[in-house]
Parts: sequence; C-alpha cells; structure tokens
Amino acid sequence: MKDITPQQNKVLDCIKVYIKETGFPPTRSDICKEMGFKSPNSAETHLRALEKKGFISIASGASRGISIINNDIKEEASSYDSNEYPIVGLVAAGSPTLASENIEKQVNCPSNFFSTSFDYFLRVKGLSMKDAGIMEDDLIAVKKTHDVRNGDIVIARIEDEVTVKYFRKPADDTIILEPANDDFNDIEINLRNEDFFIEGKYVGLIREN
Amino acid sequence: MKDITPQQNKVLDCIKVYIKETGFPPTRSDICKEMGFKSPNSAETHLRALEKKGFISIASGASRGISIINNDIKEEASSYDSNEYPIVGLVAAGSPTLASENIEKQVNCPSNFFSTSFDYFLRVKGLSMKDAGIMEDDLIAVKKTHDVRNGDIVIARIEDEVTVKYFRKPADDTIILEPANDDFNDIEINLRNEDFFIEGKYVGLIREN
DNA sequence: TATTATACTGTATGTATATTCAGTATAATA
DNA sequence: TATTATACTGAATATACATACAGTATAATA
Repeated sequence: MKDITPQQNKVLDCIKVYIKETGFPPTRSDICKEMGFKSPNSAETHLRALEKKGFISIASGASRGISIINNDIKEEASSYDSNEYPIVGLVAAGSPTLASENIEKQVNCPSNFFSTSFDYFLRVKGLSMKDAGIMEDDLIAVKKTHDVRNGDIVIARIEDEVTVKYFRKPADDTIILEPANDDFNDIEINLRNEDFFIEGKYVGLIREN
Repeated sequence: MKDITPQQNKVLDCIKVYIKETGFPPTRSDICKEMGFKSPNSAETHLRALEKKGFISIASGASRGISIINNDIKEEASSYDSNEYPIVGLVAAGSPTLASENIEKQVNCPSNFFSTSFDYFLRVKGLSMKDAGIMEDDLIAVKKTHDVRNGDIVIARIEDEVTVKYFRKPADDTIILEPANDDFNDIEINLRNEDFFIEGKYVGLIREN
C-alpha cells in the first residue's frame, strides 16, 4: 500500500461514507457533490490515483463500479462492533503489562460493552477493593490512560508491582492509593523517590461464576 | 416482512452474492444474466416485488441503486457467536420477569461469555449482597433454572417481590434466603404458607462504570 | 531544466441503465 | 367470474454515467 495524499484520503473516506449510507458506491458526479468539485474529471483522476495505489478497484464500463479493497482486518471486526480483548493475568515483574507471556486468553466482547471504551481485562488478585465490589478473580476492564481524577479506581504500577486502588493526589509530588477494605492501609507515594506509573483506569467489571 | 416466493428469494440471493463478489449491486441486466432471464423487465418486476415486501430498497433513477434491507439481526449476531440479551430492570409486581415492559434495553454479548449459559441480565437494586461483591446497579447474568443448591446465589420471587440472595434449604418445607450484608436479616420462607418461586441462578456479573 | 504527480475546471459523447409500455400465461384469491 | 399476484418475453427511450480530450496551475522530483 503506497502513500495516500490528504485529498485522496478525503475522497476515499467520502466513498466509504457513501457506501455505508446508501448501500452502493457513488458516481463521479456524486463524489463531486460531496467534495465540492465542479468537474467530474476531478473525481475521475482521484479515483484513478486511488486505484493505482491499491485502495479501490474500478470495474471498467460499469456505473458505480467502485469497490473498496479491504486489507484492514481490524476495521472488519469493528464493523460488527465486536473485538477480541486480552485477559491479563498475573503480571510478571518488570515485563510490560500486555506482553504475550502475561496474556491468559482472549475473550470476545462488544467494543461498546461499557460506557467507556477499554483496552484489556485484568484479573484481580486479593481483596483490597472488596468494599468497592471488586473481588478476587474478577475481570476488570481497563482503559489505558494517564488522565485520572481523584476518586477514580486506577491500575497503577509501583516499582514492579501492579495494584488496583482508589486514586488521590493531595499534592503535586504525592499520590495516595486507597484500598476499599479496612484490613488494608493506604499507600503513599512520593513521586520524587519512587518509580510510579499509571497503567490505566477501571471502567467496568466482569465476574464469571 | 411479508412472505417471499421461492423465485423472489433466488433473485434476492443473487443480488447478495453479486454485492459480495463485486462490492456493488447488479443492474437489471446483470440479474438477467445470473438468473437466465431474457428481458430486463423480468428483473425489474422481481425487484419491485422485493421492494414492496421490504427486502430491498431501490434508489429512483440511480444506476445499481439497490440496497439490501437488513432486519435479520439474529442471524448476523449468531454467526459471531453473539446474541442480544435483555436487561431486566425494576420488575413490576405481578408481571412476568421477561415481559417487555420490564426490559430496560437489549445488550449484545457473546453467548459463551460466562462459563454457564444464561438467559437475561437483571439490574440489581439495593446493597443486600454487598459482601458478595454485588453492588447497586450491577447487572447479574441470570440462568433460568429451578435446579439450585445450598450456597448458590438465586433470583427468587416471594409473593410479588424479586430478590437476589444466597439459597439454603434446611428442611423440605423451609427455605432460607441469606443476604451478604450484616445490615440485612435472613428471610425464612415456609413453603406451605407463602407464594415462593425460584426465577433462576446467578452465573455472572457485569458492572458498567 | 524537463518531467512527473497532484489538483483542479469545462465540454463532449457513446453507452450503460432504469424504466415504461405492450403482451402472454398460470395460479390464487374474492 | 373478475381480479390480483406471480412470472416471464420483447421493444423503446430518456437519462445517468464513465470516460476521453483540452486546458490551467503548483509542487516535487530527476
């Protein structure tokens, strides 16, 4: 797949949208209307460029004979609004969370399952968030982000250990991670001394019984 | 959706195949070739019949302006091993659990999502099962069954009220429903006096945050 | 410097295509 | 019995559409 120019990309998008909305591809004239061109040849030349670069195929002589060449498997999956998500189990110390050796298995789940999109499931160890209804072996849907607020339940990494806790930041250089269980104590982190990293945010939960 | 004749079904299939193979819909003439007709009007009348019956839509004046109307969600979903499950909200007293007035919405979820198959989601009210990690507004995956054992979490109906509790049957005519919260008391049911019914069994949980 | 790719306008044309009209025939309703 | 739906052939036609040709202009290569 060769490089596509911004304008050609617009034309390609406009074709995709047209097909999605009508069920059939546009004519040169339709593309002109959508793109604001005044000559059908503007559309024609863009189409030939897109064809040459392998993004579409054009059936000769046929009207509306444009078809999108789809070598993007991801997009296909998203059109059914469903994806495979990894379940991350016991995270090995020092290895990246989503490294293949940490992935327990993949599960199929609609991508819009929770109100917020998410990136993977984390299997919970321990009962430190018991009072928030998060139990041992539950699957937490995690959205990879650094944008967390006070009160959010976050997935954090301190040194080499991954933990799930309430997030609170009372000062610029201090973070407090609070468990939801009286048997556990708050964890106070001094950002100047400790290796601390926010892996993501808790956006949903699944429990298999 | 009205009845479709065998011949109309063949035409509809041939349109679907054509779109799948070329990326755009056929002309009347294309349909004739595929079906062996000798007049474009044969295709035209079939198209108009299919349009009238709601299987396709035809854009007036546009070439290849046929689009398939897809109202068969089940078939699409099942091929991805996925189904629509109802979320049952506040169950109106006296009405059957799955009556349409109780269904909050339908959610798409793979049918093998939990280790046990299930029939619907119930939205939890109250905190009586808090210590079992079941919180207010959680969605419980419920399997309709009467086969419940001591220690199972069951969805039960006492008189006109639906409740989620631990199940225990100490004697043939007695059932005890135990909450998982010290603020609540056990419910003891005498089967000879009370109207009691097991709606199903808790097999999984989903929480949207 | 010449060439090529991009990015357009504007006109023209043959044909691809939808669509109507005129028939024929059969089976199922009213 | 008349009507309507199905299932076709065959011909005619206006127009929807692809596509080629003639330009203009800019930026990027060779």
